[in-house]
Amino acid sequence: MGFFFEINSMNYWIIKSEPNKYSYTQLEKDGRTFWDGVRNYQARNNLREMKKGDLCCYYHSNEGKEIVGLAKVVKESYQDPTTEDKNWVVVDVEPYEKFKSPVSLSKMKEVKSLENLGLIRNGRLSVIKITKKEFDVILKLSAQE
DNA sequence: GCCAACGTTGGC
DNA sequence: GCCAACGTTGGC
Repeated sequence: MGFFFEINSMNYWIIKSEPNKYSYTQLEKDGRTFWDGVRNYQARNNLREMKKGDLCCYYHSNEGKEIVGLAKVVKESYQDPTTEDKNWVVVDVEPYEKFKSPVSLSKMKEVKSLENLGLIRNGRLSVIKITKKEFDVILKLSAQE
């Protein structure tokens, strides 16, 4: 029964990183990392809401401007170890799946069903909640050439 | 490098 | 509690 609860409570996210700071390739090399450096309350609240097993679209900002793959939340939020400030938290993520074809921002802007995507509506937020529908559309795009 | 969009800070 | 000033992010 808990099984169904897990499925229903699952959330989907977009997390952003500049590839020259921490790329998806680096995450694959490391095998696991804590998602630090979030200093925005809205993004922080999203981090707190993340549950183990949630999937995150990994977006490369500035360079690439595309979602390159998926990461999985493997540990829920805890104090950001890089600061004493109790306001900030991290989660642990692992690489989950690298996309065959990355999904570019320009592509997503073209897609009608993604017009309300948080990434497009508020480009500055670094941790974005998305719907299952949006997630599915992105996955579909990643399977295309 | 520019600038729009947004968040934060601090004076009143 | 308002709002001007400032800082940051990130697309272009």
